[in-house]
Amino acid sequence: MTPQRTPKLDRAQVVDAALTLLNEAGLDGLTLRAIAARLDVKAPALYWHVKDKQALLDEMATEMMRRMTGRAEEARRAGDWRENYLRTMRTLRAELLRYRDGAKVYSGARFTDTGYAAGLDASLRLLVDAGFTPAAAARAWQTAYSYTIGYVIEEQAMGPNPFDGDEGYDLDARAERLAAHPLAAESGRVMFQDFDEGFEQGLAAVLAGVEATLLG
Amino acid sequence: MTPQRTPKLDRAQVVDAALTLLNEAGLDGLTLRAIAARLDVKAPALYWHVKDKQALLDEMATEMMRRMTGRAEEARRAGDWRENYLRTMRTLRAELLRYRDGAKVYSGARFTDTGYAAGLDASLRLLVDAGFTPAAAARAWQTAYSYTIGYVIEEQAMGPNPFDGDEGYDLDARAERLAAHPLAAESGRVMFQDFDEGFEQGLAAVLAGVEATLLG
DNA sequence: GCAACCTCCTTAACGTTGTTAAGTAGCCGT
DNA sequence: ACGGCTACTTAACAACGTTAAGGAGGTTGC
Repeated sequence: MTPQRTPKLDRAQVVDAALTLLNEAGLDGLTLRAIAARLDVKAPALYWHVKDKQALLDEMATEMMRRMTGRAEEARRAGDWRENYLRTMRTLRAELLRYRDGAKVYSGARFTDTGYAAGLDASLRLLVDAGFTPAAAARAWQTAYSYTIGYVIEEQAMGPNPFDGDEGYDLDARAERLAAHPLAAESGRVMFQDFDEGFEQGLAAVLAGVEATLLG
Repeated sequence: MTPQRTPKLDRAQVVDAALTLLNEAGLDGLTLRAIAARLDVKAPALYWHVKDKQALLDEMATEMMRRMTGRAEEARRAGDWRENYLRTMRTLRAELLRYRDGAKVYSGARFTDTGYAAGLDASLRLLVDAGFTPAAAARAWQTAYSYTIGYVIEEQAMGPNPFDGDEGYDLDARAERLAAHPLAAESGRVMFQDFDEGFEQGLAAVLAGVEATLLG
């Protein structure tokens, strides 16, 4: 089938197929054999294009990063460092949410190229121009970055899964189990229900705190 | 060897052996056969005490949480919500750092009991007593929690590994690669070098921001 | 124009993993 | 003494990542 005329496979196609499969099958279903099948190829063929599975995961994370910085570029026209800071983190979250287990794949990997550097540099420059020292700018960026990664990891672990039908954690059952601790019980509904709003409130807090404690 | 007289294995011993092995072999080396060997038992025996590997991982995360809330209890005598907030997150980080890949194991799991609820409830009560609404208290807690999880995941992925000899990311090499983007290059030294100080600065920012934006 | 060569894939296989099925030694109540 | 529960063993399975060996097809050297 599809007796292709010398059009060969390349690394980008492998990574793309892997990202597509990630959404359909999740991290558990992301096997080399399944990726290969999607490309009409047998599993060992992938080793011609990729050193091993970890390298493929690194490549997937790098591709996610590239798509993210592409979108962030547009957002940077905002000029104001606050707008840029918020938008960059929103874009990061949105990109991680585009893939099932996206935050897990992303956070476990090391980038294979330096495509992120230009965007990072531009973001940091906005902070420095606003009065942050270079070190404080790095801390400010790292703080929101850590918050966003942690938030999305929790969100993807506990929230409803948009890719299959998983409705997520049963909040009523949780509230019942914790009946003896009313504040803890109620907190579940706040934390696990409206993830968009939760992210925004936390991000706003991080921004305000960074401004108050790290800006000269 | 060790022909033990009816002293049987129980779930707690399995979890304990798994946590010990996690530090020696990492998440990759955490196999059921290796855990079983450490208990002088064959792998299928573990299935008598634990449903499957995911349940074991959940149990490990729950045990980490229990040890954490044990230590946090003492810290809560501080009375002041700010002190408690900071101490709880420091304790969370310290506990995650006690295990190799601790943050990954922890963040991927769902707790198997509600032992955390009392401590969570007490922490939230301090916030509510200080003027937070219950919902704002939950958000304040969630924000620092997400930050801490995200920070430690990054820290354990990139930092020097205290369990084996891994010196971590080569910062000079990174700086060289990013020479065209000086702020980005310099930021690596800030973000990946003194993790204790980085955590404290970010946490201080989160606290300040939460106070400014979420407290009535 | 034929042989050597490189590229990119296949078939076959290995060791390891999580997991299940089936059997078995010791204890317990009757 | 005996059936039954508890807690394990041995054996085996399918699936995984990965390696080794080989082969089809185009390109190059002479």
